[in-house]
Amino acid sequence: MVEQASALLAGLNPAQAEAVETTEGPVLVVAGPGSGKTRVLTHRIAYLIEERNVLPDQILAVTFTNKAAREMRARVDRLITGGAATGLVMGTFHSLGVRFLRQNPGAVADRLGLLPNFLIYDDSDQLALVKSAITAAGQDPKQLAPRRALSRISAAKGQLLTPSEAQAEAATHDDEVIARIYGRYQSMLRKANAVDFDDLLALPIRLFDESPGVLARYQERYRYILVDEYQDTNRVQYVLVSALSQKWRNLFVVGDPDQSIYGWRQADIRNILDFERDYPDARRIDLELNYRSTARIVAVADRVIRENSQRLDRKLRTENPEGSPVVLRELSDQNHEATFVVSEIRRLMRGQVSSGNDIAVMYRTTAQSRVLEEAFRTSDIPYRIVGGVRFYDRKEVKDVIAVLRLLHNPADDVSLERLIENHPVGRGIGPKALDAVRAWATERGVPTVDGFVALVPGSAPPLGGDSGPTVSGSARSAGQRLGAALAQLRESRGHLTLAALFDEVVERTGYRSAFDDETEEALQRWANVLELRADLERYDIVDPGEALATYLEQVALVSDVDTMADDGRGQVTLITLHSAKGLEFPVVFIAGVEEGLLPISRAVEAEFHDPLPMEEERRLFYVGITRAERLLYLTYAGSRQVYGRYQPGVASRFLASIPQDALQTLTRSFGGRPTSSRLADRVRGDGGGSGGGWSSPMPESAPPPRPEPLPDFAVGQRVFHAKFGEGRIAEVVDRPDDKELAVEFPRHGKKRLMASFARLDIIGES
DNA sequence: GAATGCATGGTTTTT
DNA sequence: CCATGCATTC
Repeated sequence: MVEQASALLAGLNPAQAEAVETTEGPVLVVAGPGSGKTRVLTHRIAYLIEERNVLPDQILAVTFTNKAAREMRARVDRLITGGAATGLVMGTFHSLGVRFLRQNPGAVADRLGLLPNFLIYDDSDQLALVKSAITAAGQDPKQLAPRRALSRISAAKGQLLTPSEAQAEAATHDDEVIARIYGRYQSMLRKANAVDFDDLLALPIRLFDESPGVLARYQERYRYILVDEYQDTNRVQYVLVSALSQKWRNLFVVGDPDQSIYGWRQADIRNILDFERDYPDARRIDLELNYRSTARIVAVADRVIRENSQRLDRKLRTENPEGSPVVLRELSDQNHEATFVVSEIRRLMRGQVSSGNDIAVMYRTTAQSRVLEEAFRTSDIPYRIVGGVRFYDRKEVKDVIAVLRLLHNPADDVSLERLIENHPVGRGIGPKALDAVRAWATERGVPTVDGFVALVPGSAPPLGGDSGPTVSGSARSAGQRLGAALAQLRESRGHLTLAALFDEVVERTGYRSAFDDETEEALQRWANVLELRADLERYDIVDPGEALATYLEQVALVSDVDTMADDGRGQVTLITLHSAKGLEFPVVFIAGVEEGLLPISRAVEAEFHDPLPMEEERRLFYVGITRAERLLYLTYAGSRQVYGRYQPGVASRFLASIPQDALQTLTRSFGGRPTSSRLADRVRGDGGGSGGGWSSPMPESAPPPRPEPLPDFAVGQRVFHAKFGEGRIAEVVDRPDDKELAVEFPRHGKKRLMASFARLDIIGES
């Protein structure tokens, strides 16, 4: 009897279908860029549910960003009959870690000493804490950079070392000092009832060790586990996944060693390279056929990555048309580079590229975004920046959130200090007064805030009968003012919506009045604060008892890519190469392809004793190249401002791997004397896209390449579009090399789309 | 204890 | 260049 092929396998190539159908046992999918791995993941989940009768809540899928999780869930929902896959657990490792901790409040309190209202400390909180830890350990924060200490601590946590284990393993005096600071840091963190990002991964493992019953429950439940971007997992994530999948062993990991770019975050490429050794019965499936990019782009990417020694030998393939050459352009400095990018984008948008959504500008360091943004701001092209300063990282926003955090978790001393330093209500309270109150509170085992509350006349002392901390004169009245404000806010917390609580906070802490002078700048900053209020309003629908907790968790875990909102105006995306992983755009610019930038100077310096950072830089370049579907531009500047000084720029060594015949080189100096014409260029000013005597970078006659073999679209089919959602094909018109479709979308009306560009998924007939 | 002015040094990438 | 941190002064 021939088994009826599932509709979920239709349109998949044999390797993709195999990855979907091999549901039992460990599977490693080595997926090259653009090889349809998201498709495989979503179809596999849908296949498990539809064809193997697996309940959605028996499936666990781990993604790299929350955005990827959201999109994947939406796609799975579309693929399965009868609506949403409720109960399907999908998220990042970190959000999963929180979930495990939240779901077991009893064991977490007993075994890990964390109360249910624990907070997640972000980067700057951690930095503040580690700084105190350095001082507390008798070191000087100026001698030992807190940043460095933090990254060493993070590395230790990433190997699941406790402070005492780190102490035992210390080989040098330096290691020993760090281990001591780590110990201080960790106990301060626990005292603040807070966790850091590393804890979100390490604490669940400790929880599982201490309470095997808890682990057994999860092992029993998650029969099928899928992990995306497996090449970027670290040791702790590996242990977590191994533990969870032990019972059923249906572990499905997808990754590409050539796209491993988080080595600095302890990502361990061996997790993927050694998978077959860890699971000898594993099936390995290679997805090598690229559907995303033109043959030229694929060839360039392949040549660039082949130079690395730390990789599996494989060759990228595509059946796509050749496409246009990759454009390489030298500009005289970073300003001209930015102007070139903007004017070239304007030119493209007058012609074949209809929307800024189809274009991304990528760069190595966030600092580069400033000049680029400036050029976009003075143009009429809409843009958005992913990365840089997050909304929640703005000072004004953090100041207000600090108060909310303190109300949620009174033990949060980092937020208390922030409140005292930045809000008017904290004026008059200096280090001496704070120390006195903290000592008083510590003695009684209560949070420091309670010490301030205890200063208020008439407040019931929490313990014993004393009259609160001994603080003198002016500091005493200031402390009383703070204590009274906090006591009142605590009262309000329970029965107000978050937006109303916000109003109360900015009023009682005097924060609002700090913006009373009506300078342009004060108004702008106050506008940012109000933006936070609008954000809080969205939580008015959440149960008031839960709203604050939910909000604070969301603030801690959202990344920039997650909030990469599309405002419908067709914005060009400005993004770091790291954040761009997993994304794709018809047109990609990579700016600053220079020595010292890409590869970054640190990798150049390390090269002599450690070649790995340089190989990671190359992979980063590879990731950038492979984001492009149709057009790729590479630019570098002959001179670039660094710390306010101009420094000569030299074309990146990575460019030497690109075959000349794949390139359209629009530069005089590349290959010869790289920077000789620098000064002359600057004086002449070759900012404009068509100025300066350069030939047109892209012939208008270039045929639009087809990124993917077109499915057989037919009138009546139900299709899914990333932006417009579900729709029905009303008309199909044959075009050379393409099809023009008229699709009826319930919410957006009828749209005419080119099949090659719209990337529609067929989700059913009629 | 707070405001002002000067020095210093920092940029890799992020959940 | 800029942000942060420290010393000086009030």
